[in-house]
Amino acid sequence: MTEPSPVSLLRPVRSGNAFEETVERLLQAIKLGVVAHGAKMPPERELAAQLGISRVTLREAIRALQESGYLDVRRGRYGGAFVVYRPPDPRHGDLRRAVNEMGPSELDDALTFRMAVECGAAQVLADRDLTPAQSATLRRRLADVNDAGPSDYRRLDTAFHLCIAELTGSPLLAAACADARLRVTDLLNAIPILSFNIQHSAAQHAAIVDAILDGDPALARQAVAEHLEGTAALLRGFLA
Amino acid sequence: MTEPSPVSLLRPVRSGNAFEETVERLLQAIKLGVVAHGAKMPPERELAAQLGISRVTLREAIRALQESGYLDVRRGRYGGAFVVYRPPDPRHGDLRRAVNEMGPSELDDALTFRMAVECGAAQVLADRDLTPAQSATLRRRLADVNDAGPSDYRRLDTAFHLCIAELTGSPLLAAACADARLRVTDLLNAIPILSFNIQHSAAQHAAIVDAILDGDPALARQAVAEHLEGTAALLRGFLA
DNA sequence: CTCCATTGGTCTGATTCCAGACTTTTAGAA
DNA sequence: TTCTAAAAGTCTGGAATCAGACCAATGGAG
Repeated sequence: MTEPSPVSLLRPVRSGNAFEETVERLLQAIKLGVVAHGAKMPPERELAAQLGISRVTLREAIRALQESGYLDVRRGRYGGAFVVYRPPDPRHGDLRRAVNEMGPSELDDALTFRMAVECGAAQVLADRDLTPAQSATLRRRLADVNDAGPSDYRRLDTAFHLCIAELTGSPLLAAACADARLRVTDLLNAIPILSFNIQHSAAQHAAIVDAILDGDPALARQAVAEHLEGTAALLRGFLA
Repeated sequence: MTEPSPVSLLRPVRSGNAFEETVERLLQAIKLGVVAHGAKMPPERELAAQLGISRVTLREAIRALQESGYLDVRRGRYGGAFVVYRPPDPRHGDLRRAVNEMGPSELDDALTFRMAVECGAAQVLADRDLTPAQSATLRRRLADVNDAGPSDYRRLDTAFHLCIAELTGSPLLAAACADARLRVTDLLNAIPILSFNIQHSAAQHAAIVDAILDGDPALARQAVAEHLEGTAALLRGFLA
């Protein structure tokens, strides 16, 4: 018998500091467009409860984001924390810089993880009988991306991808896919949105939806794999 | 444009209490056999560092496990925390009880998550060119399970499954698979180990390994799906 | 037998994080 | 104009957690 591998199940229990974690989370929610530009974040008390932290800690995080110009906080009734941030148009060199800010191993980790969980989610969903409402939601998200203007494209693309995981009804899986997406957000945001790429993606998105609605797990998995492989190859190409 | 879904990206930042989380982790490491019966856990200082918590908190967790009879702690040089726990042989009714202790939605979540990440991992791995060493490791783990006695079966089965994720080289993916496995450990431990099931599993394990080594992602994905579907169906059948 | 490296056991002060009560501001409703 | 509800802002005391220094036991090496 061989050593059964010292499985790194003894990985960190807590990711780190609650404050920093919270800032990161909120920032990602903003960058991913979970809360759109101009929209209001949930009230502090509610948000603190959702994030499982105290209001004090949440407020520190919000203040940090306010001071960095991501949020505009207004008090009084109908007040709240409003998203002010707009993703800047990527400029030449941004992508290379973004890719290299992340180490090669970290990039590889993120891309591999994303490939696995998103393919897994698509496969699982294709294996289910979707209710008409679920099918409609999926088609709706697809249409949303296709109708999106440049400023909304990333946000709706994200919503489409996460929608697949969420429709499986598994919070764990949805969280994993959200996490996977998080880890590449900054990179995706640094890729210029070219109409050629959008059309290519649109075709792939359609293929994914078709495979899922047809109940073909193998095809769904393959469609997602091909879709993600494009991005992955592009990013890996920028590694110094 | 539809609401882009209030993606629950605003899920809890911290899983809860550091102490409880740590107890849970160590317990799973013991139940999963990451640290075998009679073996020593890493020294407190080292373990605390790995888990990213303070020694104080770790010690509280260790004491809890000691008082529950899972660990035997000895001081002095060559001392340490030794695993004393042995999984009890499952008795009739244990499985039904275990399944119903977990809510139906939680069970479904865990099974769906596991299906997605393990299929994803196998697919990713099959898409890679494995080094001879990696192929050997995979074959080794397969052989280990096949040679296992009843008392070691679960542990080596776990090692085999996790090995696939770990060979992808993605810590995130490995962690996700470990997490997925954790959530069904208690259930698996309540299933009697029957020679019929073992033989069935052995054939499926072999199919998985073959598909991976052949570099056939579609087949690998399908083989894992079939393997897990068996367990999933069995467990779902016990839902009250 | 003595020494000593390694490991668990204990203590202390600082920091983070929390729960909850209370205050202030604000925009709309009455 | 006044009142009110909903929101952010403030304060306090306590619990959880940490970092690090120090103590105590133990078993092998010399």
